[in-house]
Amino acid sequence: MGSSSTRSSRNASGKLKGSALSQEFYQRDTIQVAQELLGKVLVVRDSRTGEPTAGRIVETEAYHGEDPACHASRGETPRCAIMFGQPGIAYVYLIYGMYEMLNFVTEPQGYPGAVLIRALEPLFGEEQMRKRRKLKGTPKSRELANGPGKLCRALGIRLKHNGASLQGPEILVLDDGFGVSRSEILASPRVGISQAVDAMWRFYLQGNDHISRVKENLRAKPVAELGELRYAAFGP
DNA sequence: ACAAGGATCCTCT
DNA sequence: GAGGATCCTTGTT
Repeated sequence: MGSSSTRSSRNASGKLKGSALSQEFYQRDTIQVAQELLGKVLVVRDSRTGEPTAGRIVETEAYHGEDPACHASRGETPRCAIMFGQPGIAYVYLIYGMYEMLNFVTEPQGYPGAVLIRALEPLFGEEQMRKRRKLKGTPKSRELANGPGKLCRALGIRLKHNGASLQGPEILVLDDGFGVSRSEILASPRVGISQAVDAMWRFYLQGNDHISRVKENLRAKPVAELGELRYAAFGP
């Protein structure tokens, strides 16, 4: 119980390795994918230099077509069109005029869904992340990517990444063998939304230092105690 | 063509 | 804990 915070997240060599998640991984129930993405490694290569930065995914949120908080719930628009297409693609949009949000498209083609990536534990390229974040003083590792806007800044994710593959070359999601058991995953309400505010569709690794610090943490429960977190959680 | 608002973050009190 | 930054997307004239 609660061992995830002390377990090493780095490969012994300090290099990035692992196998890319397949399109089939993403082509499933959004809530399932959101949970299983915890512990996976996100690598982004700089558009100009090719230099990689990477981090372990420690916090996600699920958004799907029957969910009023999902951009796609009121039909296809130019912004959210990518969510109706193939799974395994990045959906990137801008919020509050300043912050990019990175999502992974889920579900079979034609049914919209996406997982918002909310926090990362930096694994590679921390110095580059510090430069991009432009924070005062000497930010701690946990401050670099503990929020959805922050992690996009740290990794250099921009609107132009909308529609990019998650199997490279610019964006790559890896399974490096870091195991996450169901008992380590907490579920809570999602952050910053005004619809379906009670649905427990935010997921994070229990005890991890790199998650976002939000009031929703207080309402978190182990996923194992919640049973099926299906779309039925939310009525007509 | 325009107005309103948003799946956020930072700084300062 | 409050307020401002900042601009794209959307729905409406």
